[in-house]
Order: sequence, then structure tokens, then C-alpha cells
Amino acid sequence: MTRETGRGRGSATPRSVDVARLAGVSQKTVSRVFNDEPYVSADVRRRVLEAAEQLGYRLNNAARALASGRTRSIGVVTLGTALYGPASLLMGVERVVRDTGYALRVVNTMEGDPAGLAGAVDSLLDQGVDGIVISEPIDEEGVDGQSSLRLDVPVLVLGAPSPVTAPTVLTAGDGADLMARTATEHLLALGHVTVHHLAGPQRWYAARDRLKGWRATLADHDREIPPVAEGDWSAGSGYRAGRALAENGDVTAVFAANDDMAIGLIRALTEAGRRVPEDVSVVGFDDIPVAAYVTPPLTTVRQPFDTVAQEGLKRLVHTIENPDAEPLPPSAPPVDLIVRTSTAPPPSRTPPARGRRTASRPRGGTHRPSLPNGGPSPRS
Amino acid sequence: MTRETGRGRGSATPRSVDVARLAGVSQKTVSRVFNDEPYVSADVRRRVLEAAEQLGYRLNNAARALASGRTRSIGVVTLGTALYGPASLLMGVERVVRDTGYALRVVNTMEGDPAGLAGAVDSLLDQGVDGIVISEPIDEEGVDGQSSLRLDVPVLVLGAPSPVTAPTVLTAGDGADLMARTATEHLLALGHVTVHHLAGPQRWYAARDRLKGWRATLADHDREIPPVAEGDWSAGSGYRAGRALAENGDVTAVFAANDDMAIGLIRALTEAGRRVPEDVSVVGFDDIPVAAYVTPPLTTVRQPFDTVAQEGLKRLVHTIENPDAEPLPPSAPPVDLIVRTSTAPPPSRTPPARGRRTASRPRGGTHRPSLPNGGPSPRS
DNA sequence: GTGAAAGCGCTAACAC
DNA sequence: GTGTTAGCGCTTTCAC
Repeated sequence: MTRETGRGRGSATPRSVDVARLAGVSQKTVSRVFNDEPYVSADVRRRVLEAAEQLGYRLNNAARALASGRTRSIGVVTLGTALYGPASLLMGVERVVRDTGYALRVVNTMEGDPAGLAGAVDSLLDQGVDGIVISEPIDEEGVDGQSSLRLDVPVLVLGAPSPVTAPTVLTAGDGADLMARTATEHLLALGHVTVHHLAGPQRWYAARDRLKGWRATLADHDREIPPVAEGDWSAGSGYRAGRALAENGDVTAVFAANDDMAIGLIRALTEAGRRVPEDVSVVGFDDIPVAAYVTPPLTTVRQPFDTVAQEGLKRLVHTIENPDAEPLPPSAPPVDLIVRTSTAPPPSRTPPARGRRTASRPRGGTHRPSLPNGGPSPRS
Repeated sequence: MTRETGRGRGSATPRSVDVARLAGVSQKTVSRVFNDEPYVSADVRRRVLEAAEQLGYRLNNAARALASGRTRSIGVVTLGTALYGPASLLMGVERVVRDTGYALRVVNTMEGDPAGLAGAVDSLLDQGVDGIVISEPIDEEGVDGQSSLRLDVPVLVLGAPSPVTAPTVLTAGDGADLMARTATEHLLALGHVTVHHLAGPQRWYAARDRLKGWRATLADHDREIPPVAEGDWSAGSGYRAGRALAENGDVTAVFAANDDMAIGLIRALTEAGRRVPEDVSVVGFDDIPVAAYVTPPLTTVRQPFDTVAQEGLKRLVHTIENPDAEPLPPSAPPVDLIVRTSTAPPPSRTPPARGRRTASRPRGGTHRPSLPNGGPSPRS
């Protein structure tokens, strides 16, 4: 049986028997060495390693997976966008996965994908994975109702309640509502009577959580809850929402569900002659890399992507390796509000503390961008 | 031999023999059906499919890989950043890989990673992949010299010359210098005497290519080649470079190697009282999502990430599946300059065509941001 | 501490 | 068109 897979005379890919022969041990012993099993004498171990090195041997992963029933890989379902949030999360996941000795398989769910999440998970299951990470799932109408996707490997859901049924379902990074509260509180503390919200697409759990946090905060303070504008995360949608908001003279503070929309929003406000932050304060969400350098530097909530990924995966791997043990408890990620210069007390009102700021000028008049003294402060 | 892998009475994971038994055919026939092999009667095929469905059968990928010697998966080495370019490329790659029926394995090379590219590739090889995509590699000093990383699966390198030796090495998306030329030409055509360059980190091939294209263009036009500022892709580094450039009154046009740096740069210029584009024109690179909404909307070069990924992978898959055939020829990706409002003719000079623009005003004076009529144009 | 034997679930070659 | 026979390169069990 001549296989294409390089069965040429000397250049064949070596197998563990070859290493065993060269080292003068049994094949099983080679296996022991490569699996770091105990009960191998130091001397034998060294000889095996040398032989392996000499032959250029590497363990065959497929054979290993077949024999052991474990693939040592984790699959992640992403949204297939280069949006800062999802992309950062994915990179965080990769880092941890590799550190824990697993391989990473990646599959997208494009929005509008007919198969959607179910298709993505299925493809992962076909490939063979020991655990699955679902990053920032969106709510897929219809699909949800009929079959709540049932699978038999542990699952970690990032940034949302779980849309699946599995033996173990872990969640992490679902603290968005708390962060939204912090953002809203910040605006309220500056003296704004109420805060408007430019929400993300409500199919995203992440967007819903932020909205929920915002609304709860206003309710807690007995403030009026203004109608919500909904964008699609893009700066363009923020811009369009901003044009509408600019016409409403009552708007003095807006909490945008991400930085891109905040930037579009600010542009629309500025074009309409509403100064930021003198007339209108804006808070973003994410702390994208350019947030500190746009005009004006954006006050925003930094998401702890790395922490979330790390903590979530630690728990997932623990569950994979100790299927019968209690899952590790979750821990709350830190909330990190970065105050820059896109927020200020509302016009012509006495702020709660310190001295008062510029009074408002006629709308649509000449204006210049607010240039903070000393330049932007990239980190806090 | 009781395996943990669910060998419980009825709920055991079914194997192809089980399907065969139920369908009343041989195990090999089941295999045929699942591999879409010819010579299976429609009737048998249907019976097999039904039996499989009933049992909830799914092909075991590990066994398949072991028996066939092919893993049907492609590995990609990324940089582990959420930077727009690399992230977009990765998403593009995922999309195509899945479309072609392969699975995707992802590994990062963190900058500063001791193992670096070699380690990443090695890990992919351990996992077993039929081909490797190296996305935007950076030049790893030292490593390069001694061992030019030799591997025996076909490789596709995105956005750089190949740092590895393999039976087949394909490249795609290495047209950055052409795009840089277009950006530079644009500025020259507006009437600028010369163009400064804010380069990316020179360890990145992508950064070098852009620099090369810029320099070549100036040389072609017999223009003075100003000293190069080097950033690290971040808005912060652009800001720092911008502070220095702002002090040089001769600077009227800058080509930044990415949009983030361009945004930082613009901020620094603006703070220093140099208006963009009236005093200084700035061109970015990438066309990040917010580029159209920053102030002023950024003229930039759009990178065709999807096209590059798609075209490159088509060629890679072709090579994997037809190892002996000629590799498919590369095709040049389109160059897409998006002109917005961060570029204009230089101050107090007659532009080559059309009417003249605003004369320069005293530096450091009052100024307002350039607000384009009708708002930003997100696409072209 | 080490080895022998028996699969893991599939695909490859060839016979029918 | 379909079945038979051998493995693919490991891990597992159990004997020594």
C-alpha cells in the first residue's frame, strides 16, 4: 500500500515504532515519553528523545485523537467581523487556548447565514473538538424557538446568556450591563438631567445588556427614559442617529453602545453646530485604539477582553479535563471607565461639584473643536 | 475496553458499521455515501442517509484523517492583534476556508514571542494541517539567518515575501507598494512639492512595502525625499510623530502607513494649529470603519482584504488538491484610493487643475474643522 | 519500569 | 455497483 504521504525510501515520515527501534525500546515506551507519563527511567527517556530528534519524529495527532477519543482542540464560533470587540476577544481566546496546550479551530457565523449558529457548531462537532467557545452570539429568531441546539461537549459562552443546551454551559464577560450603568452614572453625576442612548443592534445580547444597564440606571434615579436610537455598530449608523438627536435641543448627554457609533454621532452633532462636550456629552464603549485621538478624545468604557477570555477558558478547560468535578466559579471582570474630554457638565446648569463650565451659545454658530490641554491621555 | 467517550448503552456515538447494519449494506458503502463517491445507487444512498440520520451518525474526523493521510484543514498563523488589517484578513481567510470545505486552525505569533513564527508553524504541523497560511509576517531578526524554516506542506504568504521554504510557496496581497504609490501620486497631483511619510514599524514587510512605494514615487518625480518618521501602527505613535512634523513649516503633505497613525497625526497637527487639509494634507491606509467619520474625513487607501484572502486561498487549495499541477497564477488586486477631505492642494500655491483653494492663514490662529458639505461619504 | 496485544473508526486497493 | 481485506499510528489494558 503505497501512500502519497511521502513513503519514499529514507525521507518517510517517521512513526513511533521507528523511534522505538532506534532507541532500542518498545513502541509503548516512546508513547510514554511523549505523553509525559510517569515510570520511565531518565535514561530511557533521554534515549527516546534523542532518537526522535534524530529522526525528526512528531506525534501523529490524528492517530492520537482516534485512539484516545480526545482531540485536544477547542472550537470557537465567531461572528466573522473585524469589529474591535469580537476581534479582540478572539485574539484573547487564541492566546489562552494555546497556553493551555489545546489547538484552536475557528468557525464564523455570518449574520444572515442560513445555517447560523447551529451550522457553525455542527461544523465544529464534525471536525472534532473537546469544547466549544461561542463568542458574542446574536439572537437568531426562529431557530431559537424550535431547537435550542443540543450538544454534548462543554460550552463557554462569551458575552451573552447561552443559546445552547450542553452538559456544562459556562458564561463569561456578561457584565455589560454593569459597565453600561457605570457610563450612565458618570453622565448623571456630571449633572445631566437624563441620558440618551444610542443602542447597538438588539439582536446582539451585548447590545441588549448595555441598553438594560442604561435603562436601569435611569430608573434607579427616577429619570425620564428617552426613546432609544438603534444603530448597527457602524460609525455611519451613529452619524445618522446623531443627525436626528441634534435636532432635539433637550439632548445633553448620550451614551453610545460602542465607540464607532460614538464617533459618527459626534461628527453629526458637530456638523449640526452642537459642540461636544460643551453642548452635548458623549460616552462610548470599548475603548478602541483611536478613541484617545479623535476629536474630542472619547470618554469610554474599556472592555476587559483579555481577562474575560482568560478566565472563561480556564474554566472551560477545567471542565473538559475534570468532567465530573464542579465547574469553577465565575469571577466578575473589572469595570473600567476611561474619562477623557467628550463628557462635561450640561450647558447652563450648576454641576454637582467644582466650578461651572461654559454657557451655551446659539446653536449652529461658529465653533471650534475642544482641544484638551496637554493632549490626549491614551491610558486613563 | 470502556472509553469515557459515551459508551453508555443506547446513547453511544454511532459508528459507520452501525449505520451499515441498519441500512443493510456494507460499511464501505456507508463510507462511499459520506464521501460522495460515485457508483452508489440512488436507492442505497437514500437508505444509508436515512439510517445515519436516525442514528445521529457523524463521520469521525480523526479516523478519517488517520486513514487518508489528509486532515482537510488549513492552518493560519496570525499576529495576535486586533488591528484592523490583520483581523480583516483573518476573517476573510475563515470565510473562504470554510467555503472550500476545509477546517481552520489558528495560531498566533505574538511579537516578542521567543518561538516566533517557527514555533507557530511547528504547532500547526503538530496539529496536522494540509496547508498553511502565514498572514502578514514580520521579519524576525536572527531567526531568519540560521534556519529559514523548512516545511513540507504548501504555504500561502499574505502581504509579504516568504520567510519559509516549502514545496510550494504562494504569495498574495503583496501589492502594498503599488497602493502606496497611488497615495503618494494623489498628493503630488494636488500640487504638493513633496510628501512626508509616517511609516509603520519596519519589521513588518507591509510597512516596508509602503515605504518603498512612497520613496519610488518621489524618486520618479525627482522630488526631495524627506526623512521618514516611524510609528508602531498606533494612533499614539502617530500623535508623537505629528508633534515633530508640526514644527516643520515645510511639511504640507503626509502619507501615513495606516489610518490609526493618520488619526493621531491629524490630532497632533490640529493641536499645533496646523489645519488639515488647508495647511497639511494627510492620507491614511486601510480605510478603517471610522475613517469616514473622523474630523476631517480621511482620504485613504482601501485594502482589498477579502479579495486577497479569497484569491490566495483558491490557489492554496488548488495546490493542496493538485500537488503536481502548476500552481494557479496570481492576479493583481485592485487599488482603491478613497478621496475624502483630509487632502487638498498645498497652501498658497496654484493647484495643477481646477480653481484654487483657501489661502493660508496665520498659523496657530482660530480655525474650525473642515466640515464637508453633505456629510461624510462612507464609500468612495 | 517496561512490553505485547488489541483495537480506535475510517479509507485504500482490489476482487466480485 | 458493492463487499472484503488490510492497514493508518497511536493509546489502552494488562501482563511481566
